[in-house]
Amino acid sequence: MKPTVHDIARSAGVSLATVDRVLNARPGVREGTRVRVEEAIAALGYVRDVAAANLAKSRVYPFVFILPVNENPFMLGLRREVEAAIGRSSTERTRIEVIDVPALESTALVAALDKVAGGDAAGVAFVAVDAPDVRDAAARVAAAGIPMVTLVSDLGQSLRDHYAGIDNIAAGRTAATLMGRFLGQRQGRIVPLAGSLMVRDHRERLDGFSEVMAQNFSHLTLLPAVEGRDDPALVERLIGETLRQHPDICGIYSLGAGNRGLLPVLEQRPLSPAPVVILHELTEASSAALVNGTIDAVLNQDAGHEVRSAIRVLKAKADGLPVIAAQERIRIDIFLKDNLP
Amino acid sequence: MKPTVHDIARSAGVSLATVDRVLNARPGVREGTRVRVEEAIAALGYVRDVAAANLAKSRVYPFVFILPVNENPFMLGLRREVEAAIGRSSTERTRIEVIDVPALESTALVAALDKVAGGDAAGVAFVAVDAPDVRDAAARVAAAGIPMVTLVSDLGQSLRDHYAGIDNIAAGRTAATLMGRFLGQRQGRIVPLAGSLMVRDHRERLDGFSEVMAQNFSHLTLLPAVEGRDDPALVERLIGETLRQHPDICGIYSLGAGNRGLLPVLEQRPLSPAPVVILHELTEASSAALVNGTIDAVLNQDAGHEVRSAIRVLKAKADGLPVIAAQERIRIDIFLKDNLP
DNA sequence: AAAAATCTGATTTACGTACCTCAGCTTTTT
DNA sequence: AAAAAGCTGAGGTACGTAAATCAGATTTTT
Repeated sequence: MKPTVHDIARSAGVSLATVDRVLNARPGVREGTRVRVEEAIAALGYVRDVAAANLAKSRVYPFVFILPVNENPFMLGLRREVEAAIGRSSTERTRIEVIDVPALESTALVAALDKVAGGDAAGVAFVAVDAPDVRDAAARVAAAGIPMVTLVSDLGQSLRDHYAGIDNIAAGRTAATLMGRFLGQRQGRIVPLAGSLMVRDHRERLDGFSEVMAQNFSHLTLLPAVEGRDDPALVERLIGETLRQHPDICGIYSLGAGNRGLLPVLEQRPLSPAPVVILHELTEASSAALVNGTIDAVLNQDAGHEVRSAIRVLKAKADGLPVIAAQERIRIDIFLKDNLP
Repeated sequence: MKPTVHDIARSAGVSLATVDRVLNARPGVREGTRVRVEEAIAALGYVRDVAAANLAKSRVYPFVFILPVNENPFMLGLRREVEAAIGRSSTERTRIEVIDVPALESTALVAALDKVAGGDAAGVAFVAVDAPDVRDAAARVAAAGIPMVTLVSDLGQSLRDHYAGIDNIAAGRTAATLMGRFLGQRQGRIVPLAGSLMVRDHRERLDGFSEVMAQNFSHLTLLPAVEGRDDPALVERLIGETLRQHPDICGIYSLGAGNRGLLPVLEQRPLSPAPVVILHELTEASSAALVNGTIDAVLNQDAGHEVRSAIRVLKAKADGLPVIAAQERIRIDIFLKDNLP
């Protein structure tokens, strides 16, 4: 039978009230008594019944999600998943507030973080912009004792409690290996298509990609990254130009959210021989392109997993509980036309 | 504010006891009253607070896991994950009993299922052997109203409530596409290495693999599967023979648990040119082989996810609650040397 | 040594649900 | 019309924890 507070009280020879004071770090317990109670807790292997405690406290976890306003499919999907989590609020005892901030911009994000730091949130999740002022704001949130996880894009270590996103360097390396292996003996140029290299996740993907390309596939030439700002029209123009300029392009790695600009170009003016194309983010469009052979592989991160993981981790941190690390690792999903969900 | 039983009682103009009778399908409520209460429940959007209910019931979920006795790394890992779940029993309100049965054999499994059908378990998870007598036993478990999920290897649809495992046909197809793409222009023979084609998951992987090979890579010749019974010594002998017999082997797909026999052969007598090797199951050995280049890709299913998912689903079924389908989909993990965990 | 401050114990209520008993009512059966 | 059966309400206790109040004990300060 699981020990309860009553067992501890009996075992330590104190009253329930004293056990409660020790457990919840309330004042009014002499040092010696506190030690006795703590020993009893350790000896009996007591663990608080979180469900009962939450019931007694009528606890809800007030969480804040700070999301960039961004109409690309991935961010829209992320937002949808946060909304789905809001829909589960009553059963999960959460109250989730969403703060919208302009994308790729730090001042609004800093303001939002400072609002959180001054508020009563039990935790905050945000898509980080990796800038010094954001790091400072994060430090203030941490100083306020509010658990904090970064979502999708990370912030230089140690400030946040957890990162709910993929390892983007590994993703870039994986894309490079797939690209190189799929190309086999073929020679030519590879063009990476990014949104903006100011964003940490894009930069890391490109770094990983470039590194493996240089190291293992030096017969292929890596062009400088095309920065399409995730803007379909701009991407379409830039990629069109690049393809005209370099007729020997044999590989395209779209590491951002520029697929809506890229896919039409590939479908309307197919190159021959077809280049190997590897994309990030599984959407209806990229899924269809996989099936019809326009593209060769899609790397993906599951926004639903990220949101659910962020909430689980925030809850655990708020309660001072450990997390199952393996469960919270966000994996890089690799999709070929054969293993689409 | 979330509505409670008190709100329903007030709204329906009945007492708490009657609400309780309706909610828990206890007798003693007139049809008309029952309808009134149900309407109030629907109108207020009441959902039972599972945590409070479990507290009141002092509920524990008695689950049974039926696991094959099998010393291969994947099954050992699966067992470890079940034990980890047992370690979390007190916080998760579960009581997990493990029943060991001989691998690949149905009579003991049938006996175990019948024991479950006659017992008081709130759910059962088992690694299915796809045989008629197992299906019959599963039907008896279902008839006893006990939620049931298959783990790792499935049983012909409709009998179980859920399957916590990967789509093995898709896994085979994925392996084939990777193999074909990695080989590029190379010609030669491909040898599949299975444990036993009597097991549904192995059979399905081979089916998916063969199909894509025939369809998209007809310049490659697929040899009949070597059945190594997941026995290292046997695998080593059979694979050695096959490689000697066919010097033009350019691809190996190990779809079972025969890696402990296969890897030593590849490492001690490297072929030249090196064949493309794709394995199932990420272990220390396969991970090391990926890093040193002996093999090219590993397909994996995460045993921890499968066990946790099985428990979540069993709990939900026991409580008559919906599951988040996307959360419970077990994904095929593809590992290259670049995205190892 | 008295007063004040601090510590501790006992007890109670609450959270939302389950489940039990008992009394009183209504309907059905004889 | 009386007896039996079925339905409903009222009220209680319980689950494990939180949190509050109050009284009594101990220590510290004056």
